[in-house]
Amino acid sequence: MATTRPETMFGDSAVAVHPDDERYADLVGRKVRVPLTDRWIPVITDDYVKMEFGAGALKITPGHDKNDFEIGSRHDLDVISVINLDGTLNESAGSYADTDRFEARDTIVEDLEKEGLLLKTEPYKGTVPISSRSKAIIEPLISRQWFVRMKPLAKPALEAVRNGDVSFYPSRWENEYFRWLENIRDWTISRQLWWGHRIPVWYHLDENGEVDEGRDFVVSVEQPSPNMVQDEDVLDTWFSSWLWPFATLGWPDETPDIDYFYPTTVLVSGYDILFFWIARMIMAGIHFKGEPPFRDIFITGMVKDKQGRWMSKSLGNGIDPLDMIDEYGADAVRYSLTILCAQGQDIKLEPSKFEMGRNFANKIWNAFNVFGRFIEDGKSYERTRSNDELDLVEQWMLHRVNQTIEKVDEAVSRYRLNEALAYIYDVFWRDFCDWYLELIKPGGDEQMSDDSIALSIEIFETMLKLLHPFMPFITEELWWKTQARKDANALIVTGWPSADPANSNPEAAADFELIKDLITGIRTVRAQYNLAPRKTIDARINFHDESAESVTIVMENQPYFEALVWTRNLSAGTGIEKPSASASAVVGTTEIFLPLEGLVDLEVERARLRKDIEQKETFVTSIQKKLQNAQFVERAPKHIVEAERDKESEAVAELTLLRSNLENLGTDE
RNA sequence: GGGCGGUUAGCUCAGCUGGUUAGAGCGUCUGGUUUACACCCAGAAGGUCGGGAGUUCGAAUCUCUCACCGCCCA
Repeated sequence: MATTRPETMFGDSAVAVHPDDERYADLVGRKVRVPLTDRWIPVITDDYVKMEFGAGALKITPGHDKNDFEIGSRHDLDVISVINLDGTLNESAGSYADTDRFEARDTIVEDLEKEGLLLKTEPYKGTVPISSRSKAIIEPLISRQWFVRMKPLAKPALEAVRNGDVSFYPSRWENEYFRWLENIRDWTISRQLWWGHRIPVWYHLDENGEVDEGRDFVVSVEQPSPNMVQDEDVLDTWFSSWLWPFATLGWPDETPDIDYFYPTTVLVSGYDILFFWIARMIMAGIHFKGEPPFRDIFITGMVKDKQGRWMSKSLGNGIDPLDMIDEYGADAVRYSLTILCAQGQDIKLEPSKFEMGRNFANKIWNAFNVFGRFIEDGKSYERTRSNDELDLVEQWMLHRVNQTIEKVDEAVSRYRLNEALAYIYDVFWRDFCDWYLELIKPGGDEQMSDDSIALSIEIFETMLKLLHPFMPFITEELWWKTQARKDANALIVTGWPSADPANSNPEAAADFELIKDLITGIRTVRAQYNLAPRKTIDARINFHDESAESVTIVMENQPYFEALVWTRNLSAGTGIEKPSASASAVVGTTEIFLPLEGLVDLEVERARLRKDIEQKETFVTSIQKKLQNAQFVERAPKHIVEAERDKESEAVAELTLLRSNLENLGTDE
């Protein structure tokens, strides 16, 4: 029979074979002698034994192997301990007693050979548990341990999640939680350490000063009587930690803090301590306080290294957050970690990821300067214009920020912090900086009107509030620069913004989006012809839609075009003819003509149109395929079909326009 | 052995309860000393959403299956 640990042979208390194993059937129930001793042990059957593995017979050593211990329990086998705490063998090992376990291993093999009992030795790869601190080989030993019975604690904790009193975000973690609690084992709370809280259990001593096993122990914090000794072990650290949600608030006393803070709303934690701590806090909370300590559990992802490995001292692959904060800034670190962590997904981190946070922080700071440099110390700026009197870009910006508040609220309520932050980033950079500031900032050494400053402050402050939980430092700093404040009005104690219906203006927003599209169209053409930044151009915009409204919008907002695409003479209308020698861009069903005397390259024009036509054709084809499918029209929801029809007619109109533009260019010949 | 997560643009990743011409940052290419920002601005290129099957009028998204990578439990 094979063994990798001959020295534990003296602890064997049975030989097990598989119940279906014909080879040993006649031996079951009989006894065999443990070599080098005159001890006889039974041959038993157990499903655990693998017939094909080795001899198909397994020595059972309940005193020194976890699996064997369980088999032993099933068969009521003796548990024999043969190793002392100092690693030498004890008296159960007969003549080998007091020998170091590794020395004994060699001697035993030699002795077995002498007696002709050794069949063969061969190299074998196995797992040897090694202490990470001391590097000593760990021996499973039988010892006195204290356990907490877990089933009665687990039951209400399971119920709390099942009935929705406690919820996991993301919800998949509740499965892990259920699986663990359903198969929960009693909790060993004894730890063989020299630091920590001693287990409050006292034993009577006999006349020799040894623990008197015949007398009952006493549970007590103080020594109950002189001739007693306390258990040497200490409590598992989690045994005090699971009390954290209320012990920190003064429990077991009834304190105002407990009253106010217990239970709390959300626990933010990592899945690595789901069982160690989270589940146990719930159990302790229900047991000692009568209700779970929190309603929501937000499980975040964990930071890993670039290759997805845990960061550890031994691997040396850690990234010190303090170094990152020095290099990129605290807010940059926070931004990057938040934006990278989606739905509890782990983050594969490397320092360069913090660049996006740094860039954003830099952008925020500089954005403030655009209007901030006009703010006079101590002066308060009040907006005098009502929402209706604002410029289009201002109305649009108010609308966008307002919309963002709603989106952020919605995302945060589902603990989608990365989404929330992405919305803020987007509105700040793509809308506020790229369009709003570009259009309201004064050129040259012009002044900015107080009213414009007031509105900019208003919008900026709302965004600071939204950003504050994610980037507390830069936002707080800027908060004090936007206006003179009292100490009590720090951003950190300022209320969260709420969406204001008065700021919602979908019509103005749509109008401005039209202008954005037109400007982008003109920019594309300018870029293709490499026009110098300040080179002014003329532009004519031809609308094909029926309403004259669009024409008005463009004409009323000419300055936007002048500022961003350097138009000089801008005209808009319906039925505008294309001037000769002009470049053209088609935006939706709107044509933009840019007379570029001497610059227009017909091949560039054709190429652009062909590309647009090609894209639009694929699109139209895909929609028409859908609409020609009777099943789709019949079974899809009405509004979906309707939307597809709208898209089709619009795309067809655009396509027609693009084609006629291409035709009008003629051919090279 | 059981369970979970991942596989989407060159890279790193979003894309929620099926219906947007599939997005972002970085990188790449073309321009740029427009007095907020080059940690920047404008424009552009780039994806048969790991393979296969199924459900559905419709799948990156739901189901099954295979492959590979990673984690947890035994």
